[in-house]
Amino acid sequence: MAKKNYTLNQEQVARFAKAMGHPARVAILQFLAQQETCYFGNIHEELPIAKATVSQHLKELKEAGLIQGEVETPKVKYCINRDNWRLAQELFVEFLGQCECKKESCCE
Amino acid sequence: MAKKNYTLNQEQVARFAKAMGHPARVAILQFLAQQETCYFGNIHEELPIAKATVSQHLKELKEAGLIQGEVETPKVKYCINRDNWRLAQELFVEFLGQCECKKESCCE
DNA sequence: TATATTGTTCGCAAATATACGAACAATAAT
DNA sequence: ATTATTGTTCGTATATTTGCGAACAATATA
Repeated sequence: MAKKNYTLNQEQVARFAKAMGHPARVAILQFLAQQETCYFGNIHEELPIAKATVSQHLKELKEAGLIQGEVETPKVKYCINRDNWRLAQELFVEFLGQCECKKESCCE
Repeated sequence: MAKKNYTLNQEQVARFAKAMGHPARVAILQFLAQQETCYFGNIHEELPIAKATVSQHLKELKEAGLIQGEVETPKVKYCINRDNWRLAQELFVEFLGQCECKKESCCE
C-alpha cells in the first residue's frame, strides 16, 4: 500500500509545465524570449485580453520563476529569467528524451 | 486595437504543457516512458491517489494525445503515443531554445 | 492642484480541475 | 449463478483558474 510520492523533479517539471499551460502565457514567453525591451504595454498590445488579465498571467509566470520584472517608473519592464529558463530547458529535454519508444517494442 | 490571436503553435505548446502540468501526470508519463508493459494497475501502484483519479489523469493525457490505451481484457494497457511525444519534443525544444537571453543584453 | 500615463490589485462571476467513494461493466473463475 | 478482478464512469464537493471592469497607487505633466 506504500504509494510513492512525487519526486522533486516531477514537481518542478509540473510547475514549469503548468505555467506554460495557457496560450496567453506561451505567447508572453515567446514574445519576451525574442525581445530585449519588454514593457507591460508592449506585451498587452500583443494579446487579445484585458490588462488586468495580462497582469495576472505575468504574475503567474513570475511566481513560476520563468520571468522577472523591474519597475522603470512609470513603466514596468519584464524579461525572461535566464537561470530558470535554462533549468526548464534542461528538465524538459531530459524529461522528453527519456522515452524508450525509440525501439519499436512499446504498445504495438 | 487589433489584438493578435494565439498561433496554432502556441495553442499546441500550451495544450501539451497543460497536460504535463500536474505531478501525477508527469509521473505517469515518466513511468510509461520507461516501461514496455504498462497496465493501469502498475500505474496506479506508483501513485498516491485513488484509482478513479488515476483514470481521470490518464484520460486527460489521452485527450492531449500524449498517451494511448488498448484493452487487453480484463486489463488495460497504456503507453506513450510516440508520434505526439516526438512532436512535443520538437515543439518544446524549439520553444525553449528561442530565448535571446544567451546574449547578456536582456534585463540587466 | 488637477490630469494623464502606466500597471497592479480588488471583487466578482463563470468555468475547469482535482479528488474521492460508490456504482457499474466486462470478463474470468468457482 | 455467484464471486473476484480490473478499470471506467457517475455524482459530488472543494479548490483553482480565467477573465473583466472598477478602483487604486505612483509618478510625471499641465
